[in-house]
Amino acid sequence: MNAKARRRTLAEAVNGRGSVSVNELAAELGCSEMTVRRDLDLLERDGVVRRVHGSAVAASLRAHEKPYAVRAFERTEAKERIGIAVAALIGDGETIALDAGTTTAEVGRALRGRPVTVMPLGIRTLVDLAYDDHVRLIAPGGDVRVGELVVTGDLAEVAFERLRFDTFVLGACGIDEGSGVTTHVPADARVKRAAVASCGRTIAVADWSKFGVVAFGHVCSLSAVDLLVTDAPPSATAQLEALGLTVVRV
Amino acid sequence: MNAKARRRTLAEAVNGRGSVSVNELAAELGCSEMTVRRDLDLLERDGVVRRVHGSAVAASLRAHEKPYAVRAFERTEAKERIGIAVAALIGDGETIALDAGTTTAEVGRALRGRPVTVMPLGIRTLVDLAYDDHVRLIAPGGDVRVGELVVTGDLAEVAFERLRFDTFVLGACGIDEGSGVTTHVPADARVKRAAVASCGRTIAVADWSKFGVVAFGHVCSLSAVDLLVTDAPPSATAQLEALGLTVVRV
DNA sequence: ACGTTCGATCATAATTTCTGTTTGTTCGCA
DNA sequence: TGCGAACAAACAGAAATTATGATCGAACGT
Repeated sequence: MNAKARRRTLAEAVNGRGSVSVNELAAELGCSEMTVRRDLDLLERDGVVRRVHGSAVAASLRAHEKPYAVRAFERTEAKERIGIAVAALIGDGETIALDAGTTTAEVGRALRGRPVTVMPLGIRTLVDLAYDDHVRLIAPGGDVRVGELVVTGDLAEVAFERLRFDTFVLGACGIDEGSGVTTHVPADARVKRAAVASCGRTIAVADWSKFGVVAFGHVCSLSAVDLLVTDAPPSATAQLEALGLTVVRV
Repeated sequence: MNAKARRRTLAEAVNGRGSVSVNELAAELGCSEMTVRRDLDLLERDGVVRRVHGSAVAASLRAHEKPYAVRAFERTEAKERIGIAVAALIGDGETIALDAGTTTAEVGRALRGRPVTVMPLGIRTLVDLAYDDHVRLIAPGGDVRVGELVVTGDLAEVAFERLRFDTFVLGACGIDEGSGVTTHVPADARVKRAAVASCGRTIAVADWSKFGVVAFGHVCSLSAVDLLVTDAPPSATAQLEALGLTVVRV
């Protein structure tokens, strides 16, 4: 399990400092340069860093959205708690549309073994739940965006025309008092908007790091959200609650 | 790699003889009973065998459709050849609907790296192609049938209303002169029929073992198929060719 | 109630994955 | 074009993972 920890340290060093040389990394981690190179190759394949001759640079220097593999390592504990809390809010027999993303993936995990109907917008969660005997799974149609493995487009919206889910679990790239819920990719925003409009209630999930962030694509205003589940402290959620939003803190 | 071989032998012994006791299997395979039990547990989880106290019985004694894990080990070499042949029939830039099944899964594998648009009806192939940079992937909507991981239902048919694929690669449980193309699950037959009707051309794939088989659900007559790719010998395909079906032998 | 089968646990064995060294090649810079 | 650093491939030893068989108390079926 040391290899994983090392790669994580490595990713943090590179993305934290922007650019670090291979021999520098090897010295810091106390391993050979060959190992660093191999690790960097792996991380590059996952889009976490970028290689240049002699060193590695952060992949997300100016990127709007960090790659999934990067986000999957961030704030994992908070996301897990949020996932469990959302699952607790969902009753047996409910039908649920589950947004794509690292936080909603935790919701999917927490729903395993529950007698519910789930349509995940992310392929990863679809596969996660595929072998579960209790969950009734519905696949969403649509274009699969590589990397994220999220479905978008016309076909994805059709599902929300045809099916009326009880609950939509909405993931967000940004939650802001003024701009409401936003996401990096406008095409995703379209699908999310269709979901919010079609589903009975919308539960938004967002860890604290999303607060005050305004991303490119606007999804909906906060008034369209019925419930926000987050790990943010009272001081951060007070403003939102003042706007009438119900907040569940984990 | 010995463990896999042993499990395969074990599966063949059980499914071949219908029922074998644990100690008998342990003696035959030259390993401990504990190992046999563990193997049987794994095979049972995959639906290959069924456990009873003291022995294992074939899971598919009277089952209409063998589980995916069983079929995946059968006639693999023929399926692979068929997959490559079908991929060769498909031009760059084409849009393809890809049926679920073990044979069509090979077609998907053979399409990796090709600049084509693919919508696989099976989740396994969807995931197989998910990390391919060249293939443009479209996910089909619909209910996910556990075990097979194939999508069915209304939503799956919607995709064929909205999108016009150049080619449908049709997998079959049975190919028969009189009954045409048949499949075990009627719900699947509905989707396949919608696909045949919507796509520009239909390429059917079927290894020799499917010949003369008539399954429960009727998909279409042979006249609806433009091309049949198979490993069957000329003697087996002569009748079909006499009916006007174009056959590609691999 | 009896003998058999089972599943959990553990120590050992087999296998896979990981890692550092070596070697020769490629790359970037002057 | 030539130099030094960075690189990739190959290999061998190390580390981690997985598979295996033995043992024992519990569960099972007759």
